[in-house]
Amino acid sequence: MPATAASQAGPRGRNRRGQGERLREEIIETACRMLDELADDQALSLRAVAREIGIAATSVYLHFADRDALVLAALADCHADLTAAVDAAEAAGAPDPVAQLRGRTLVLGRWAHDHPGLYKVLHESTLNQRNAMAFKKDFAERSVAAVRRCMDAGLAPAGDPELVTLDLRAAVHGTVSMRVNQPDLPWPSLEDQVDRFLEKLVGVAVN
Amino acid sequence: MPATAASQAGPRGRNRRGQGERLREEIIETACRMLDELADDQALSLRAVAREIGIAATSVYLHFADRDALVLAALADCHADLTAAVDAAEAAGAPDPVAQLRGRTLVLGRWAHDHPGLYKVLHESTLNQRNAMAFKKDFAERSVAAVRRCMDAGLAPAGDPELVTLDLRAAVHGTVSMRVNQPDLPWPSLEDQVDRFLEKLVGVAVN
DNA sequence: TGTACATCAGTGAACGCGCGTTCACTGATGTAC
DNA sequence: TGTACATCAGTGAACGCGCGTTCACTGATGTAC
Repeated sequence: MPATAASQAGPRGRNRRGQGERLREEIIETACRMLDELADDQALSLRAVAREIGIAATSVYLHFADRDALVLAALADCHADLTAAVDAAEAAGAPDPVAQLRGRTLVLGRWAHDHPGLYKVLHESTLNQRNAMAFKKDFAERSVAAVRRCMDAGLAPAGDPELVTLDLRAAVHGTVSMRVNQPDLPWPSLEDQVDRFLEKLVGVAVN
Repeated sequence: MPATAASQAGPRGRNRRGQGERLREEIIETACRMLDELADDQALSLRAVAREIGIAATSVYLHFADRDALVLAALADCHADLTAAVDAAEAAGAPDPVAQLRGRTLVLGRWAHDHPGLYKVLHESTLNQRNAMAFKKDFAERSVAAVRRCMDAGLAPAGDPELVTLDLRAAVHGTVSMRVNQPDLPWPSLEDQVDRFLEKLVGVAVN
């Protein structure tokens, strides 16, 4: 095997000069994966992340001021991933505003189903109380915009888009949260339930 | 002060013979209070509970097999408290089935508002995944019964009570969860929102 | 082309801490005789 | 009525562990001259 160790997947060599940021990405990626498994931000230890990657615990400090900074960076990264998925689904529904809103909502549910631990940490960890998580604001605003578009197109009864969106978000978050927290109960179809919420809370016709 | 130390609120003497169960109650009570503040079951340490009460950490083992048993017992206790409050509110609404359902639902929201940490631990802690929390089942069944009564009385459109209740519970849990997890956001009235859910999801007339 | 030097990417030992749990114990109180 | 004894309620020292963080360091790689 003449290839250098650094170019292989193996036991990891140090990054080339100028490539120090790669470790940062690897740390965030690993932290996200572990957070998804743990479903609890407090349970994630900096040392466990380092161990998983195969670096010294102290190397984490090359890129993050402390444990909290690492966890927050990981969550911002995950949230960006979720946002991208939801935006893509919304775009796929164009130009029908109802299809766009439905796409957003269903993909959110699907993402939570695929990443239950991350959903929990993003929305239910005690970090929420301690830290603003400002990156969430965008998301909420885009949901309001999606509802407003349905109203503007005459596909939903006129009303306060903020209030209607809050009701829809609450309902969807609620069912997702229940499913994530008690995965062993026999839940009926999420898709059908989301459609009921869209019809009853927003007032759009889904089919 | 001629009164004996044991009879005062002071630095606590040992319980009389046959009164050993009092310490058990005190441990559970303290654990509940601390869980409400911590809003996270993993963050509660057996040693911290003992310290708070003023007993040796080992004394906890007189009543609980291990830390998990203590936490579970505390949560069962809290849940009983919640159930009692909700049942009382339901009883107060009799004989009007809509008032009963509305009473149940609003008091659940109010309890969560008063004990946000406990609500989180009961519904969102990772204990949910690891442990059945069988005592919750009753609660869900009584909610279904309350919805069914509205349907039977002709006050709500006929439908599948299980499904309708699931939608209502999801919506209410969702908004309560959002409020508990992000207490600093400017939330509109919970009461109005619950009434919208009752009208739109169950189909009852609230006023 | 050679070489001293700065920089970069990362390490390893050590710190003090709080934790869950175990063990052998203490001392007051009630009970059998 | 006295006394030995069992039981009850609770203690204190000790264990090994994993944690976050600090510190002084190492050694490869690029760069200025």
